[in-house]
Amino acid sequence: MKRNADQTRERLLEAAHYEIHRKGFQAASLTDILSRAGLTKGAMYHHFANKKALGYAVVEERIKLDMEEVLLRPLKENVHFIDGFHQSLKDGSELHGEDLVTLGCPLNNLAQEMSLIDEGFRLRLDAVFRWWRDRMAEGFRQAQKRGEVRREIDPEKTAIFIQASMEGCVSIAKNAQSREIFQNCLTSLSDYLNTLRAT
Amino acid sequence: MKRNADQTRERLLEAAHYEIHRKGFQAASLTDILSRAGLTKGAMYHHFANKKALGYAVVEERIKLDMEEVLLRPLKENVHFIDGFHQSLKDGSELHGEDLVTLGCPLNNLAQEMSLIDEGFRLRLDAVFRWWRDRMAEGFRQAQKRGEVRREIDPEKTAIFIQASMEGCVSIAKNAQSREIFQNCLTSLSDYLNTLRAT
Amino acid sequence: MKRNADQTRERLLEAAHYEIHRKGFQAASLTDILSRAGLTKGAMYHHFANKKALGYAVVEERIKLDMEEVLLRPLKENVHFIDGFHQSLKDGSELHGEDLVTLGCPLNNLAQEMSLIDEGFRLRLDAVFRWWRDRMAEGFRQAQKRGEVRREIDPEKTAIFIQASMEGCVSIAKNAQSREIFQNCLTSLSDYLNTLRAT
Amino acid sequence: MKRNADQTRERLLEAAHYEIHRKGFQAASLTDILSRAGLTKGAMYHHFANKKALGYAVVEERIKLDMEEVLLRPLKENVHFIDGFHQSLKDGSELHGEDLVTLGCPLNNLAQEMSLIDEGFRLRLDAVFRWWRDRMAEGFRQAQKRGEVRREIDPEKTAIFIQASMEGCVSIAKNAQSREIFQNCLTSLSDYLNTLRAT
DNA sequence: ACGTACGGGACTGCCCGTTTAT
DNA sequence: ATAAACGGGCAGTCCCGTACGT
Repeated sequence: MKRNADQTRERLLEAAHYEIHRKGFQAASLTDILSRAGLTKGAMYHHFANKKALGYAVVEERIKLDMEEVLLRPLKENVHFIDGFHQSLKDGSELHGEDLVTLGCPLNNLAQEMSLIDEGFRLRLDAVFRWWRDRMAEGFRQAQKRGEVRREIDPEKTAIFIQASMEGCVSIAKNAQSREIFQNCLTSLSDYLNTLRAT
Repeated sequence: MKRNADQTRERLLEAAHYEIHRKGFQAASLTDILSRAGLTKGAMYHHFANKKALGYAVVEERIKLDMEEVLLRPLKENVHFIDGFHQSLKDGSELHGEDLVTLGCPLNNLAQEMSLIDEGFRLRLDAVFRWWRDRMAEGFRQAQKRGEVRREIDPEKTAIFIQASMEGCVSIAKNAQSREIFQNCLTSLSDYLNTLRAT
Repeated sequence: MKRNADQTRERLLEAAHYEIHRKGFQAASLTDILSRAGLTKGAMYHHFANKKALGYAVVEERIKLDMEEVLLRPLKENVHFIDGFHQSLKDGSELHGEDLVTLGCPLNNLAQEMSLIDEGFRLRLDAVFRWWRDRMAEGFRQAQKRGEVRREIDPEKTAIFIQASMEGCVSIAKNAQSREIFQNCLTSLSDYLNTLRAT
Repeated sequence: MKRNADQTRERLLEAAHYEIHRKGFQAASLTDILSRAGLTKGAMYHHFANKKALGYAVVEERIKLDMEEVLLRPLKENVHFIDGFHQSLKDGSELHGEDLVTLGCPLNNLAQEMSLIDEGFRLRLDAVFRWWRDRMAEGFRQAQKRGEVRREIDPEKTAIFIQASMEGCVSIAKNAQSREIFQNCLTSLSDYLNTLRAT
């Protein structure tokens, strides 16, 4: 048996991410996470101070990367910003739609469950939300400069609203466990995006 | 004493609602709920089969009523639908904004936490969501007939999107614990609503 | 299932006594004690604050009684004190000899293991030792008055020495796991006792 | 560097002896022993197979030597056996009395704690006990030949009883944490020894 | 209709001994 | 010989639910 510390850590994060995404942080038992990772308490205790520290690491090292992947497209500069956004939504829906509808968004799930109970989670999750909003707002600003998006819209406010709508769509669809509702919600979101185009 | 029994039940629901709203269903301990209600286990298990049954009752008898209150305005017929909606958002923000930002939406909080874990919660919460969407969609249909809203929009899809956006705004604001973000998000939502007006 | 609190407590003490006598306090796991008692953590936690409190109770409510039983004989007044003592040693050896040799004396075992580590154990165990010594010294004093025992011996010192010898015999025999050594040691002790007779 | 390796081993034994004497074998943690020795796990596992092997070595290479030191006097042949014994008790009490009362006898402590749980300890400890008894019995035999001790006493049985009494005195005194009790017990033991003198 | 003592169960955190890589 | 990494087991905690009184 090879003892690779980094690999062990990764396996822990992976298993924790999996269980937390499905059951939430509180309902995800260490026992389940550990048995999924094929490890024991000793390994876990060596790499993380406690369950919360493991949860924090999942946010910072896994969920954040998940979000980055999803959000690359609309920022490509050689394509019209709004078109890129449409494509990004379509891609996201096709690639991750199944999980999003059945399990919800890892980021938002955790935020809803934990941000009121634990400030450590709230801050880390908020950092990801803010990073995402800032990237989006910057995209809008660039697009305004290129004349692709209407000048009068406020990039920050618009970014917030889009973020809220996206998370909202996933939330509502997840609770309904309905792919149809998810698609309908995204369609309306696309309609909204079109209202932002420069005329 | 029939009256006393009913009162006891109400106090239980009230206390449970309070604790669940603040800590989530799982983290809300029966002990805390009971001590808040000034009652003991015996009373609780006389009125409810178990903790989950109490939670279900909170959804059906409290949270649903909360939502009804909030959503009366846009359905008043003597006022333009979109204007009514704007006013409703403004009123809701002023009346419940503080709690929405600090604690989040009771309905959405529970949905995020419990719908994946417990089907009983999911169905009851989804019923409230659907009821809300249906009222909204019906409002749009009526408004279309009155010529207040553009004919080409789909009432159901639009209702879904608005619902998603509203919940999303609360979610994002809650995680940021920022009233400013909440207001900015609502502003953008209002802007969106205006794009639905018949020209 | 009858829930009898006192009975539950007794079962806990019984099982704890059994396990502690065999493995010592530290090596006796709560899990084993509980499974032997046919109970779970909840029952234990309800009756005792923690493992130590259970151990204390075993000392005060079980081991002390064990000792009392063993030490009745030499105090009967209608028989010569030294003769009674001989008989008591013989009886004790016959009744409890097996366990004493294989498992040792519950009182002394615990004293050796715990008195240095935990003051709470030391004080409770010392109380039993003192109680035992005082009874014995008193017996000697009475016997002196009756002219059965030599006047010049010091009752307290003699009691200490006899107590030490008895515990020592059990200790040595236990470590050798030898009934023969136990008997030989008791024989010498009897010889010593005879040197105390009034001439 | 052969010398260094030996030194390391000695430091390990020394530190282990110290910790085990104070806390018992089970409660003595390797971590504490190692930090006291100024060494690390690796060093320990280079010299000993595991914690138990270290404990065994402490018995065989340290505790046994401790006992030898204490028991030299009564075997000197140019002095009356009983007188030598008295002197030995007095010396032992003066030299090691403090530690004996506060910490107990290393040999007996370990025996009480471990002999029931681990046969390896029991055998090694018993070997020391037997060696000690055999030397004492031999001393009695020689003394009988020299006419210093009564002919009718059984050297083996008497050795057992004295051993038991000595360990018993230390045990009782340790649990009482009382030097006075220790002295009183030894005084009675001395009285007993005098009954063995040849008349 | 409600209070209270009691009991079952699950989970985290902790510590310790040990092994592997270096 | 070191130190990082790992396996395992146990105590303590907390919470839900039940059984009785009253």
